[in-house]
Amino acid sequence: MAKNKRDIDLKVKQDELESTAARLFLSLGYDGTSMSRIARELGVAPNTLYWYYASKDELLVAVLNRQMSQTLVHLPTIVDEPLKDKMAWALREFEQSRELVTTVHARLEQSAVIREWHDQFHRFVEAAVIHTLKADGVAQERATMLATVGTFLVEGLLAHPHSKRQREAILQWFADSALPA
Amino acid sequence: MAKNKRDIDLKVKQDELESTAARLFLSLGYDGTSMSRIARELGVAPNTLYWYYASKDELLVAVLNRQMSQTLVHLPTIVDEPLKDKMAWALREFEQSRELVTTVHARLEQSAVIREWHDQFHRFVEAAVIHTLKADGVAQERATMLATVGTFLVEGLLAHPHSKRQREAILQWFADSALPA
DNA sequence: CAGTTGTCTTGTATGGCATTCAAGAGCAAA
DNA sequence: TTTGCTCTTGAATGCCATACAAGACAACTG
Repeated sequence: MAKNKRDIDLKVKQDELESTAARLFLSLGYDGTSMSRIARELGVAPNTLYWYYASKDELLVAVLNRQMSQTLVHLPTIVDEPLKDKMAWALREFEQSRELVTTVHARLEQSAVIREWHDQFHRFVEAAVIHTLKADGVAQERATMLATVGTFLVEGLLAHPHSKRQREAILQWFADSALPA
Repeated sequence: MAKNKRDIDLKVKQDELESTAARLFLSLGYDGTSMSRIARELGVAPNTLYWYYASKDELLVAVLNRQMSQTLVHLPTIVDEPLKDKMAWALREFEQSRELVTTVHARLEQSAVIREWHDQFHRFVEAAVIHTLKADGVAQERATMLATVGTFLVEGLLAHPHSKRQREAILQWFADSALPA
């Protein structure tokens, strides 16, 4: 009982912490957000954060998982849509986390925690895309390649500013080339 | 004369500086390489570097231009090769600067100097690719879109580890889809 | 109730970082 | 010899992520 109460408090506190961290990471960037800044925003001492997370990178992973699970909630909305719409949806979903996408890539070499998260994330996404493509009659091997390409296109569009028309043209072309009528 | 002599010395010193910085950036990463470390390697005081470059980002830009001009030397080798081979060549050229590609993207938001370099770089590359595609009979608008896609694919391949087969498959598919027989 | 234990918070410190500033060294021009 | 320019430095500033040991407080135990 009491143990349970504590666990609830822990979750609540973590949630508060992660939502503040998420807000700052998204607005100021990962490098632009110091642990002290997050702590100040929460009204606690900077080192308090280290009781909850072993490092800033681990806090980032927590934030990433948070964003992810939020996105997964919206996932059922588009499972039945065509490929192009699915990609457009992914872009809209990740657009607010744009900053974090490049941050993750930049920290891959330096942080094992981030690397693990990144690899797992890609495995998940690619599996999902491959599944979709195979349902559309694409052969396994080709589907694997196309999933990678689709991922690169989404990442590229997230990393570089572009117009609606550009996005539209790229997604349309990819969908057409991937699934010839 | 004397002025000239001095200018020569300046260039020599800058070259020494940038080649050391390049070596360290490429082996330890941008974040993993401190200004002090570069200075130590050169046997000078850390703040000496600031007489030559206003900031670490400006030093990075100098290094990037260095790598670029080195690559441009090899460019004539492949101007007459087909699209797929050109992309494979670009991948080989930039592979050693892999680290720096993500670094540039990560620092885009924080550094105006980097942003300028990045934008200029993309304009240059896309213009070159568009030119090639148009020579193959692709219409302007379509060529523009394909150039962006090609860039995203190269960046994606640089950022993510992959097998020779994967690379081969992606490049082949892209070339086929871009230039239907 | 008193005492122990575990959870959470903090003060304080460390070593690193990019960068700044004012003072100097060395050499060229006047 | 003096002036001025280019280059180098010592010393400092204000950040940063993080470590450690001591404390506050509540929950559990006897």
